[in-house]
Amino acid sequence: MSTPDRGLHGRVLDTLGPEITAGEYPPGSVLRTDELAQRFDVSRSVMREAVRVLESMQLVESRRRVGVTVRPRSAWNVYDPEVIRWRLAGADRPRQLRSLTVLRSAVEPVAAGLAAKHATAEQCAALTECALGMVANSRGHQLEAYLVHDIAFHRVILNASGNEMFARLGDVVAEVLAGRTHHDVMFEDPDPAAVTLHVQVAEAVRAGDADRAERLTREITEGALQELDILAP
Amino acid sequence: MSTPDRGLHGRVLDTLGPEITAGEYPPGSVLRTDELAQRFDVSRSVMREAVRVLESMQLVESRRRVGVTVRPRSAWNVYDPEVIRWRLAGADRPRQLRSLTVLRSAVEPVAAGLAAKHATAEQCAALTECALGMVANSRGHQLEAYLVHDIAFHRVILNASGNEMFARLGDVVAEVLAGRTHHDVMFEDPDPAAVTLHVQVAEAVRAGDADRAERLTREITEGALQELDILAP
DNA sequence: GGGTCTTGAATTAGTCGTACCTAATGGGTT
DNA sequence: AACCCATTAGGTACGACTAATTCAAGACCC
Repeated sequence: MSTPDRGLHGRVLDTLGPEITAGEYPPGSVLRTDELAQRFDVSRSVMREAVRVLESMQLVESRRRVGVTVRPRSAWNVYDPEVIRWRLAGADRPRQLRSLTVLRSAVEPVAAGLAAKHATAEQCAALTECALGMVANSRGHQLEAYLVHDIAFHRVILNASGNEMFARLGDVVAEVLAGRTHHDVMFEDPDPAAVTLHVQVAEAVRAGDADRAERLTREITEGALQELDILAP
Repeated sequence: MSTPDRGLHGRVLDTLGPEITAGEYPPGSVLRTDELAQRFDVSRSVMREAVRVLESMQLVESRRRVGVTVRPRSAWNVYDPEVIRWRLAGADRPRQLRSLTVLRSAVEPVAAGLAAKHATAEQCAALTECALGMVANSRGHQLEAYLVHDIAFHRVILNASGNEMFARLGDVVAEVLAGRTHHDVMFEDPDPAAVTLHVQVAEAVRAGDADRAERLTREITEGALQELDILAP
């Protein structure tokens, strides 16, 4: 999807990464480079490159005479998009989804407030367009079209905040929203109240009303949190 | 500091990483693996491992027949602790410090609210202890001792929130706080109002008053933001 | 003549295999 | 208990080959 071909070492990571993040190797487990190279039928050089990447993600630690040991969750670079994708694809999905939704509830309201102050005319226009798209697809089980606009909406907000750390969470929010539509329950049309809130946020940002934009966005993310509690109390 | 010896490839990263994040190579610049290997006097294998790590941080992109091209800032994994350290150490420091402080202002209040609900007795005790330590060192230019307790305080809050994404920001907050004391202006004793707020947050968490803990922490982070505006408007 | 398409040579990263070095470990000796 | 040494697995280096992609020269069509 995001990185189609990173060479052989990427192919290795595509299976080894998810295995580790899924907890198949408990913390402290030791993997031998040679064995892994054999298992994936690649040279040691390629395997070493893969290990280096896992190491930079703090998933493993490589030590002489002992091997490649799996590190505890608490050490993982949980903000690495690759790690997030792996965890979302595996058994850790519910836990990960909850963590990310809580993160959203902290970040997005503040981002919306900043967006109200910093958004350009183009960004305001894009925001309104997204909100209208959401309205247009809010009825009649057009979930996919709705999702596209929903993702775009939140992405614009995060970008318009003018903060690079917020902007970088665009992909994360996209994953969470997509996950909610695709994997979790969302058979019905989206909550009309949520749709309205998005429209109002677009208005507030356009009007430069930071407080209002923040408050309204907080209502949106609160809704997302409550949704989680309903699914898994 | 954090990773003393990662081998030769780590040595290479220690100088190449900061160079890239400092913007010494503008986006689109091409680096050749062979030239880099020569420059750092390492084998191609080692240089390749280093490039793989930079690639996983989205700092560069490696393509055949073209070389290793530097990616635009917008692509960087700005949450990677390594990248954050590099940027804080270089010319990008002010920009990075501002981004991180804004991030703090979004995350910490919510984390404090959650901490009020989830903190264990040990965590409450640690929190109170930290707050007392801050009070004890708030006068008489004992900035270092104050800093230690300040960092510990915020770390406990983030951990006690029970959210792994928040917990992982402990190091970031520590860097920001340390930076404020060491590099930026902070000749005088800390603001008494801030000290009081920390004590009150500890109380609120202990009492399980989430709203109050969140509001008070928001005051703390607002203060940090205003501090930035005073330094660089 | 201007423009497009084809082809092939040059270039650079990708992969592999081997040989050797280094350090941490664990056991055996004094 | 202190020390030493063989073992082991990662660390580094090098050389050969592969494969993809760019770029330019030449053929071709309008």
